[in-house]
Amino acid sequence: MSIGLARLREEPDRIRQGAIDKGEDPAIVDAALALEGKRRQLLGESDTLKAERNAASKKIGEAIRTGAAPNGPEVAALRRASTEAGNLIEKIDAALATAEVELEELMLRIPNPADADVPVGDESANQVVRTWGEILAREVVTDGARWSRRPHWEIAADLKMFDLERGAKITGSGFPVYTGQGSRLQRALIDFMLDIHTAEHGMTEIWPPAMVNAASARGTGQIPDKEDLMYIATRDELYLVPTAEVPVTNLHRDEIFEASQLPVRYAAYSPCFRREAGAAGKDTRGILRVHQFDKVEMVFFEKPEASTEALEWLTGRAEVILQRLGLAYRVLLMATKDMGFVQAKKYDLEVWAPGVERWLEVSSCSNFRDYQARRMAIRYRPEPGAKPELVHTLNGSGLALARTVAAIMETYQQSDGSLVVPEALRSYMRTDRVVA
RNA sequence: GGAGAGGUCGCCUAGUGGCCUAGGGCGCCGCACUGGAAAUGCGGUAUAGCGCAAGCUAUCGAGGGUUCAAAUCCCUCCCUCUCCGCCA
Repeated sequence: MSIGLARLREEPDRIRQGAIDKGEDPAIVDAALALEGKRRQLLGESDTLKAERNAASKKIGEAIRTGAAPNGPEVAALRRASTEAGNLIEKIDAALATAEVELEELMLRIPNPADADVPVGDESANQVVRTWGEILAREVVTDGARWSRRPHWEIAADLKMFDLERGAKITGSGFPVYTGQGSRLQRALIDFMLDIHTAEHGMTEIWPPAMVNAASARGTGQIPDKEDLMYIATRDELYLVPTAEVPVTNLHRDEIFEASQLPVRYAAYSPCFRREAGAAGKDTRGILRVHQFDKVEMVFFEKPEASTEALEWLTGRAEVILQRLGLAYRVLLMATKDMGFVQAKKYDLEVWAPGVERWLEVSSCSNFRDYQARRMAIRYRPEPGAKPELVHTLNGSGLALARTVAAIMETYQQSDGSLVVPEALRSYMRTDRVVA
């Protein structure tokens, strides 16, 4: 259940249109509406019968207490009435349970309607909101000499910064081994990003488990929808996290915040594991698409009225990282059919990698509004003593490492084959240059 | 992994089949008393669903079972604590 039955009843048209805009079948909305009516009817019948049964049982207790024989005719009659109600309840509850399961399945297939300012359409409707930095050309002239920027895997091989072949040997393809200064660069980036998000952006640092249980995987919607994308330890029913979003958002599952606690803003490092099923053959060179990578993720819990602005701020905090690293990037506002099922609004950050001459997605910043919060029952009390309401959740990478590393290598490579360390990372790397 | 003890309302705790519609304490909120406060007194204080409402229903770690009736009895599982074993 993600959209909320009350909202389904109140504004079916908006939800129907939202489904159409995202390329989903709007007929599901009507089917859900019909089932919801049936559910309420059955629930009413069941509740009435339960009230009758409870009253009858109570009478039996009273009768025995006031001296009636427990096996006498008076008690037997009452018992019969209660049993009859009980049998009927059993039948109605079975029908109700079926209706609820079906309804829940339908509700899970209704997407979160996109915000009004999101462009309607597929990939081609995505909007470039802004671009930052100099988009470097592959061909360069330095001191009169022509040379071409190389892709990151060639640089890494020369400077011994990662080793894909040995990664494939010890684990499998798509599991890079970072070595020497490459390994240090990983540490440096994680440290650097967390330092900025905590010290400058005021977020609370989280170091979450890399595996979660089924309830958590269900909470953020990894199962059942995206089960193919995850590595699963079946023996223990644990799931390797595809992003820190999963454990960190689940931190507050089934919890109620006080209004004074919000916003709650986390920055979390975690390794990320993705099977990338069906993606074989795409982006196979280098570290652009791997099964294990590292990422610092930002996760926000906000009051509903603050979430629109929070998404802009969140996106800006991811941009700060790219700016400090001196990497050229652009911000895309994703169109309805390209943004995902659960997002209400989403920005993608793409960094320019001049060696492969491509924009690489390094961050995806989304506002889920109350969709995710409903699924996980994450609420807050607007006023002390008031009825709890759903919070709004947001998250965004800040940033994903592998592609950022590729962009750094390709942006900062020199004609002599060495790598200049971005200024922001020098204190972390304890050097300003990586040489062979 | 083995043995034991537990899991009840925000927290602590009572509760061993029907008077539990879950009692008490702490905390919190309101009111009274006060010049103001403390202390004291009175009242309130979970979540969800359904209903115009009065109210009804569900939830005592989770799920199943026994019963007219389950916090209470039975089964399975999860978690916490103590001790032992193993271990970075």
